[in-house]
Amino acid sequence: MSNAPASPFTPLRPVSPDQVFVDAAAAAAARHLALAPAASMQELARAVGVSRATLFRRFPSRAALIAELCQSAAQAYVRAVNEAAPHDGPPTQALARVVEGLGRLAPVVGLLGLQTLGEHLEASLLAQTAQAEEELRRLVRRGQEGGYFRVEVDPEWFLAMLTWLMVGAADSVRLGRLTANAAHRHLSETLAAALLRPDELHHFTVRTPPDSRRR
Amino acid sequence: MSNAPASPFTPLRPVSPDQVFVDAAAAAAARHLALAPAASMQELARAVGVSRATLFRRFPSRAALIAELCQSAAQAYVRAVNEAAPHDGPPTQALARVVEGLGRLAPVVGLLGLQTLGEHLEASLLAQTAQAEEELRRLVRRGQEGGYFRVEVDPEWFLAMLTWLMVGAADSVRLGRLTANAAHRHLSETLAAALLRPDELHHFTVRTPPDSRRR
DNA sequence: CTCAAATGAGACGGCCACGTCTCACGCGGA
DNA sequence: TCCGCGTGAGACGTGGCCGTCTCATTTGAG
Repeated sequence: MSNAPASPFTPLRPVSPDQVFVDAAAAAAARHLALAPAASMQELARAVGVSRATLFRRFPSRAALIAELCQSAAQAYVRAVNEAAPHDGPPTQALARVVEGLGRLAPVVGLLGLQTLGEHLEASLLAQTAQAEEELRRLVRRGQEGGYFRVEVDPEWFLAMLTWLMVGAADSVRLGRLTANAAHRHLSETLAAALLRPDELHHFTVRTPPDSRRR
Repeated sequence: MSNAPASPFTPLRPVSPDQVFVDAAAAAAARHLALAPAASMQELARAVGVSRATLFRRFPSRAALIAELCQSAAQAYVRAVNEAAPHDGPPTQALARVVEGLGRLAPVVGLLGLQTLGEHLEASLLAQTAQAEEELRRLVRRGQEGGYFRVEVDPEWFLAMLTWLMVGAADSVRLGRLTANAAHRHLSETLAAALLRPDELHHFTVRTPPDSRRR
């Protein structure tokens, strides 16, 4: 099983599917399942480029397949949040790191979050994602108490924005309505505009890809 | 088949399901289908409070059921956009009307948009939704050219935000993480913050429900 | 009360996907 | 060359859901 079949250099450097899923097969299945949530094993097999029998050899059952993909996605989410270290440093920069990290994840995980998901996670991993979410809520409160973030934004709403705008960004890219770079930039700027107090906006910077500067 | 089983006065006055769906049965089916996209007819029937046979008498087939719900949701969407008259008056106020109207729709339509949807719409209705989207894009461009909206926001991204934040708002309410009022207010303010130039923000007002004033 | 229409309960056939199994083929190493 | 391993193709049983049908019961209007 080869590595990423074609991974040209993308200026935005989204995480490659292989950094999220253990397998090229898992990655392909996830990609197809994201845009066809009710796909049959037959269909998934074709998407992976393998026969149905081999797909069953790799994943004992359809439920196992879904479960593994959800596991991988959740692990990647937790890892991204932890690596962003939302509790460290100035809230504005911490926010930028979080958005950057999760934004890179969006194209890969994206619509997968729409699967039932929660039901398929081990308890331990579920606890880890809950803890990651709690860390993000704490970041919001920390920024508010420090006077950086708008106090009227409920941390819960921040989580909702983060989740669904990631989905929206991934979906826009999939439909060809936005480029990956544009989607990522818009995601970042929208979250910044929603959360930051207006006078803090100019302190918010993300690593913007070189080819898509403002306008 | 009674009317809305219990429709207490809600301060936010979201549109009642009966303003969107032709039936109480359709409304109940839509509600259940939104959070269980793969629900069986048996399950749907229980959600509607009717036997499976009766459900089949009301909807000739499962596909017909899905199609009707999508039709209704799309019609409500088109109607809401038209009533908001995005082409009239100052862009900032037009935006407020759009967000207000669609925000009221979110709890009802909400997750239904996640269904395959597009495949189940008649061509004429599909054209109407496309036209509604085009009107919204025009509103964005109009606001940008008039100096009200931030020029770096792609109209396409505005549509994505609108769609997915509506879904996120509906989902947050469903999970009990936000009240309907809070979700609606956050939706409005996030879209305003994302789209309006900072110096225009104070001109943006939505009809805020009386019980949830700022903080 | 009477009767017609609607409903619930359940059976039935058909279909499709799942999951298991067998077998033939190809490929690589000894 | 021979052998072992993985794969593809396909058959097969099973189960669930769909859609249709029948029939007993209920509901509501006159």
